[in-house]
Amino acid sequence: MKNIDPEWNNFRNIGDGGDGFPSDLQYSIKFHGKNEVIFRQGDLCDALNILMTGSVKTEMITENGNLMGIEIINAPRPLAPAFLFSGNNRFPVDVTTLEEVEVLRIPKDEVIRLMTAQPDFMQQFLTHNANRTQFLTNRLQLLSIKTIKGKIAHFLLEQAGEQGDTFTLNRNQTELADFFGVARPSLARSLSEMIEENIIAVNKREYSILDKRKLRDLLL
Amino acid sequence: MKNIDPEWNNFRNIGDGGDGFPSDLQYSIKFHGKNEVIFRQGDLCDALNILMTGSVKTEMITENGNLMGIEIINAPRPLAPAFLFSGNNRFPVDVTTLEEVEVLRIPKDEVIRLMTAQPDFMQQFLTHNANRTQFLTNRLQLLSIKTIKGKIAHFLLEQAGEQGDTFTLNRNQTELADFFGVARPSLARSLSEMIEENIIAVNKREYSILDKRKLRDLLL
DNA sequence: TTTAAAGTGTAACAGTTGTTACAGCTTCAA
DNA sequence: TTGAAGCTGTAACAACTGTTACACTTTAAA
Repeated sequence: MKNIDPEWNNFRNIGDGGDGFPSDLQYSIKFHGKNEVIFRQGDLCDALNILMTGSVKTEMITENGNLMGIEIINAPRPLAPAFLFSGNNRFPVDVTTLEEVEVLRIPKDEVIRLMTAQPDFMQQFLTHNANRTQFLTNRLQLLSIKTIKGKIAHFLLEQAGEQGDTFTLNRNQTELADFFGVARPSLARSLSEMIEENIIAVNKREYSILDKRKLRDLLL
Repeated sequence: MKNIDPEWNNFRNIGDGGDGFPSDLQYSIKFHGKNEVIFRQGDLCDALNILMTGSVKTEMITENGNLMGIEIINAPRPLAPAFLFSGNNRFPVDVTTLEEVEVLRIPKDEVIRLMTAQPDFMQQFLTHNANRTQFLTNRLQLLSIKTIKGKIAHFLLEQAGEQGDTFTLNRNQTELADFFGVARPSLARSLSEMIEENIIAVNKREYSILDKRKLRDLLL
């Protein structure tokens, strides 16, 4: 899930002139403090916002009031660029800063101009949105697994594919439960049972897959 | 959810020459019969496929083997265009024909050429993908609601927003259960209870909202 | 019209998850 | 070192959903 995006660092050169950007490109830069909500679910999205420095957290509020953790975004990356061109162009999630951040803002019309003038930028934009779609599809798949053990199995097998059979997560149990959209004690119970059956081993945030076959069986 | 996409009918003129398409554009057309699986989850996606006539059904097979109905697609519309540019460019879903169909296929390189040459096409492509993303976000939101009554409430309130408080669905109860990702008898039970409490009324596929306040309370 | 297939209403029961509560363990800062 | 706050393990119970089965109704084809 990391580094699937092309670099957006070239935007650091904006305004320097002679770097491929139209010299008359209109844009602005905004600064925000820590733990600030910079976009809310439903906010109008009429410009391309690129997170230049810092990190933010996007979270969707489900209609039953629960938080449903989606993603942590580190600079440099655009924020919800797909929605810039959608029919109902409003932010789908809340965006909260995790530290001090710097956001570059380019109006929609300028984005279109930039895209037609610069095919590389267009490709980058397309690829980024494609990867976002894939991310959402993946989340959808995870959520469509009904049992908690099934979610755990799906998630761990995915991690094992990228890394070895032993790996460290950057989430604690509470955050993992949120990620799965389940209650924390329920997740703990399922994990306990899987440890008891010698399918996995867990030490703090380090997870080991002991029996990949049994883990796959949990997906059935 | 209907008619959110721009028209793709202009592709009917392809090959006529003098209609804006490059005269040397490479493409091919394929025909398929009814109930044929034309793309499978995981298939490589190296061309833009546009459904020109007929209709197809996309369904995702969750890892526990259940079907999870996603969407019915009517011509003219592209099939999974976002994945053309994604890092792992593979189909996220199975695509099954509902009738005889005609599919226009344009290789990826040609799509890029077409897009830079024709800004209108680019905009159309961007908007389409943006709306797809919004669709997925909406599905994600629906799935993240835990209770069946909550899902029903969310869905009916959404319908009521677009239409009046009485409307007809194009799904039967079984398909609605698939759409929600729940068991059919469970859905029937929840509907029965909501009818019993005079929150809604149902006659075949016609649904009426009788008490919008109580319906909203189900989202809490 | 008849008949098979599809769709719907309902019930009993099993299985999984959520809720709540509490104790022990870590971590981090004063 | 010592709190205090956060994280984890666990248990009992409630709530909800899934499974299976069957009768009934509707639809569509012969």
